Amino acid sequence: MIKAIKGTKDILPDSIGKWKYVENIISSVFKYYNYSEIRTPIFEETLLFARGIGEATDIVGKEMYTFEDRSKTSVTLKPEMTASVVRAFIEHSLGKKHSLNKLYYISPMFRQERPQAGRLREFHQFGAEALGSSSPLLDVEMISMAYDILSGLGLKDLTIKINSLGTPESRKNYTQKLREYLKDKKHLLSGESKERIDKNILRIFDSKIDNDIEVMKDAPLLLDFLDNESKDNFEHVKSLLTSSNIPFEIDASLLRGLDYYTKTTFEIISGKVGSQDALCGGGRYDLLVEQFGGEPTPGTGFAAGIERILIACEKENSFVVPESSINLYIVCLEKMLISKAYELAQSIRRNNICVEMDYIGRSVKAQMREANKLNSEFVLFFGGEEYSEGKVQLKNMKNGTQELVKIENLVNKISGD
RNA sequence: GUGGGCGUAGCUCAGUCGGUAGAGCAUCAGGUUGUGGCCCUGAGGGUCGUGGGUUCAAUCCCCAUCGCUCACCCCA
Repeated sequence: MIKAIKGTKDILPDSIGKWKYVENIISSVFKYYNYSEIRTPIFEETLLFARGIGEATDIVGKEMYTFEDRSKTSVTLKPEMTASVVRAFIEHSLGKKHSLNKLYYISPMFRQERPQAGRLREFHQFGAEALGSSSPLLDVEMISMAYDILSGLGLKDLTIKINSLGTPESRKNYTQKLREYLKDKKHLLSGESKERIDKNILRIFDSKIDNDIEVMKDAPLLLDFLDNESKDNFEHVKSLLTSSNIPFEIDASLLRGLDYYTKTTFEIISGKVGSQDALCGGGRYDLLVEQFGGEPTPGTGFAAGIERILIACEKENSFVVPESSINLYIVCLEKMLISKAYELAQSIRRNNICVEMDYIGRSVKAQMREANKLNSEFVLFFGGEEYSEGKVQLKNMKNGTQELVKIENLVNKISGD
């Protein structure tokens, strides 16, 4: 039997309701903030992600779905969206059309990692990018939109963490200081942390090993080494969040794993979804556009994982999808009449009325049970003497009442007189 | 890439201290002639993940393999 590829999931009719529910909230929140939707291809030239996300990152180093197409071009299924949006922004000169571009997306993404709870190889993200302003208003807007969507879905167990990574120069400055600090303490660190000194020194702050935590307790902090611009941005973001009543925590160990981030970054985690607890992450990327050869354009954005959010919603029982229903079920009383019943169904459907009937010759009882299961508003009994007189019995399933209706009056009756 | 758990009907699971299997839900048919939701009756549906080994005999023991799952890493 051929099965879906590891780490991919079918979204079956049972669960499509909650996906639509979530997607509706997402796009309505973006609409209130006046973000426009953008869709980009599912795959791009590999170079785009390699350069944008960073050669040394895990995503580029070991997680991308990369292959050569028939013309020997290396292409990659998108592992995230920011690089693609920036590419489209430059390619279509969006910066010339509007000085500020506020964009959002909902799209599948692909990363070849080992699947686990809240982590798939094909997963769905929504997110936003604002290109053309370095204003902290937009950093706050990102956090605010993400928070509005998550709370709009009824989630309560959320923590917003913010940090600032500064500019590349201030970060470089800082890591130098950190390296000096660790020079004579190296022997106290765990093996893993030792390796990180060269690989990704900031990650040592993430260690859960007691000795490492002890060593890092007195280490210099990046936040104390920020350049003035980054510091201003961060301070402004904090005060705007406070005045917008958005609760947040400062987390100096919050590091985003993509190279393009500068200044303020943030993450929203859920206490309900297991070890992959980041529902959403984002931050500012003021240098990415020019890095790709565009006019220098500051940007900020975020992305959130829909599957993780759905896990959180289920754990918190945070919303109930309204039951689906139909307007009319046609119960066919005589098998001979099934084609006539179908013609009637068709003509009623063309009046924007949702009609279902039995296609497989089930008993009347079974048809009634089906009508009930579908939450049909009305049931029409098709056949018998009434039919030969051009009438049918129409039953209201809510209150059980039934009346004889002329076939030509059905549409009016059903659409509520 | 590394480690743990699991793999029995469509779904959720039970079970056999080794003698080829069951429940609930779902599906279908019925509970008097053309009528639902509750309830009742019945039916269909499984080579017990796959391959090999031990044994008179394995779904249950052993080995391998595949798949799923959780965790590390990292990320949404």
